[in-house]
Amino acid sequence: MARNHWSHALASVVKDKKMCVEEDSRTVTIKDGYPKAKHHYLVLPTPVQTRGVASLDKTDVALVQHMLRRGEELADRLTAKEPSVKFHFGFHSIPSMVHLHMHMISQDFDSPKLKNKKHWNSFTTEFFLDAEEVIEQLKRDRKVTVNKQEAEDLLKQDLTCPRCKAVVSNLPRMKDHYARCKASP
DNA sequence: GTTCTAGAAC
DNA sequence: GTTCTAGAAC
Repeated sequence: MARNHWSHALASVVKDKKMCVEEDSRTVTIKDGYPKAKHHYLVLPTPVQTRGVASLDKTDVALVQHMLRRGEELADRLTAKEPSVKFHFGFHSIPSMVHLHMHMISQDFDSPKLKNKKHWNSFTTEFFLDAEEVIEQLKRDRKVTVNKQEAEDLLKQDLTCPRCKAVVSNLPRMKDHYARCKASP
């Protein structure tokens, strides 16, 4: 795909210092341009790498651990200001943007940019691969296994509340339900 | 990834 | 009649 295609946009975002929340010698953290929750960030290796989670192998364990640590440090600072916020860290099984990036997203999913079933399912089903589990899988199996058909099916599945597992008929109703659901995940 | 919008669902 | 989803985008 051409380098100016939308799927390559993260490369220019990380070069824009205004978009960067923080960086160190190996990673950069940016705000997601279309946040799907109140707090939604991306941690990328620098220089950027054109590959997805399924391409990771055992030699990437240290990098993913470092990306996760950077995310957790930022999360700790945000949580100190707002103790009720919970974050998840992880990768989309089939990313749309070509550059390797780890999502760090608060679990409120309270955002006008979260608009459709694919958005919901990409963060609330196993399509979202927890970063700790990715690290463990790399150590154990040397790679991360992604079944493309299973992943695509997860994006199309019925809207399900990640807390109480209720199936809800449409997205506005799901958002309303989730905002009030008190069940533990 | 997003925007736009036709037509399905209600 | 309005809400909502899902597929095209040259």
